[in-house]
Amino acid sequence: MAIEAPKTRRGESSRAVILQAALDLFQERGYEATTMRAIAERAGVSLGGSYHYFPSKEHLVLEFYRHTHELHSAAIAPLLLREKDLAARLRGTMRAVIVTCEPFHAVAGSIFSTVANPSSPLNPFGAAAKPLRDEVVALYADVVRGSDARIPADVADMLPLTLWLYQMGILYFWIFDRSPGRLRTLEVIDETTDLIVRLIGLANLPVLRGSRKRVLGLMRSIVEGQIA
Amino acid sequence: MAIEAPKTRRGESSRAVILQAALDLFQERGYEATTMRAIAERAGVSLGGSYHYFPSKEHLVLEFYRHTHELHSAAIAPLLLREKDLAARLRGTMRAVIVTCEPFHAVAGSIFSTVANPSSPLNPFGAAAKPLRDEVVALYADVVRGSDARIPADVADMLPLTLWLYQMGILYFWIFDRSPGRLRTLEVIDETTDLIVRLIGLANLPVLRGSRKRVLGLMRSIVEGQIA
DNA sequence: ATTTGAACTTGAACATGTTCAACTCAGAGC
DNA sequence: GCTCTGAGTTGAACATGTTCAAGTTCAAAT
Repeated sequence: MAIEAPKTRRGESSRAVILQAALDLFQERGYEATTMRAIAERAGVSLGGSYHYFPSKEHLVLEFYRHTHELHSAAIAPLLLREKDLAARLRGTMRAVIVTCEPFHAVAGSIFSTVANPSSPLNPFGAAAKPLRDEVVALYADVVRGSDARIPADVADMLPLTLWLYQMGILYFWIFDRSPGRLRTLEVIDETTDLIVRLIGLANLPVLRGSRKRVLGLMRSIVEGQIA
Repeated sequence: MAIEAPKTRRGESSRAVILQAALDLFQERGYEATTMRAIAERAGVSLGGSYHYFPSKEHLVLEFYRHTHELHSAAIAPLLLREKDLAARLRGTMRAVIVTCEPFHAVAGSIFSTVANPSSPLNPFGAAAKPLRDEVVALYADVVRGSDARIPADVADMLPLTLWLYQMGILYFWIFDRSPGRLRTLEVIDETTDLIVRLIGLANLPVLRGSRKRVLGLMRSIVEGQIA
C-alpha cells in the first residue's frame, strides 16, 4: 500500500510528471472534478500509468499534504529562530498554516476526509501516517521548546501532540470558513492560541492541579493505546 | 436535495422496503461494500428506484443515523426521568451511546468517514443534517436541564451543543477502540464526564471567570458562523 | 366508462476509480 | 551482439453511483 518508488530514471520522470499534473489539476478544478483520465492526459501517460506509482487517487492527495507541510515548515523557520514568546510563536505558526494552505482551500475538504477516514491506512492515527505525523509533532515540539515560557514538565510532554491535534481542529474549521480572507479563522486562531497559553499559565494553580493530573493521565493513556 | 416524501400508500411501502434493505445491508456488510444494486435487489425494486426517495446513497446513511439516535433516545429515557445527578446522567447517556452503537462497530468506520467528509451534504455541520442535529442537541439539553446541578446561565446555554460535539469525539475514539467490551472507551467516558462536570463546577472561580467569558464568546461566534 | 396526470418504476446509458494481462523497452550478463 | 529480466506502460474491461427518458399504475375528475 506504500507509495511505490521509481527504480529507473525514466520512472522518476514519469512519477514526477504525474504528480505535477495531479497537483496542478487539483488546484485548478478541485479534487472531485479532477478525473484520473484528466491527470493521465495532462501528464502524457495512459490511464493506468498513475497506479504504478500511486495506489489510489487519494494517495496523490497525501503527497499534496506532504508538500504543504514542507512549505509551512519553511515558512515559519525564521519566526521560530527570532521570536521567544510562546503565544507569538504559536500564533505565527498557526497563521502560517492558514496562509500556506490557502491556495488549496477548495481541495482541502477531500484531503481532510481522506485523513479523517478511520478505515483508511492513511488516517493520522495509523502506522502509515506516522512519519509525517512525527514530523508535524516535532515541529510543535520546536515551537514549545524554543520559547521562554516556563511550563511544567508533565504539561510540556503532552503539549506537542496536543497542538498537533489543535492544528487539525483549526484546519477543520478553516475548511468551512467562507469569510473573505478567512478572517474568521484568523480571529479564532488569535483567540485560541492566547487561551491555550493562558491555560498553561494557570496549570499550576492549586485548584486546578488535581484536574490537570487527571487530564494528563487520561491523555497519556489515550496516546499509548491509540497512537503508539 | 431533501429526502422525498412518498405521496401514495404504494410509495410509502416502497420507501420503507428500500430503507430497510439498506439498513440491513449496511449492518451486514458495511457502507462501501453495500452497492445500490444490492439494495435494489433485496428491496425488490429496480436500480433507479431508491433515487426516487433518497437523493444519494449517503442520504440512506443519514436515515441510519436517525435510527440509532432513536434507539439511544429510548434507551436513556428511564435514566433521565429517575436520576438527578448531572455526572450520573451524562455518564449514563454516553455509556448508552456506546451500547446502542455496538452492533454497528464494524461498520462505523466507513460510515463515519462518509459523514465527516466536509464536502458531503450530510456532514454534521451542514444544513441537511440540521433536523437530526437539533434532536441530538435537544437530548443533551434535556440531560442538563433535568439535573440538579447549578450551572451559570451562559455556560448552560452552550453546554448542549458542546456535549453533542463531545459525543462525536467519543464516537471517534470508540471507532478505533479494539479492546474487549470497548472497556477503554467506557473508561474514557467515565473519566471525561467526571472532568466535564468538575470543570463546570470550577467555572465560577474568580481566576477562571475571564477565560470562561472568552471561551464562551468564542464558541458563540463559531456557532453563529458555522452551524446556524 | 373514459380520460387525465401525477406518482411511481424501470433499466439502459453514462462517468469515473480501479484492475490486470499483455506489451514495450532499456540495460545487465554473457 | 544476443538474450533475458524486470521496470515501465498501455488501454480495454470491470464495478459502481447516478441520471433520465420512457413506460406503468391508479385514483380522482369528467
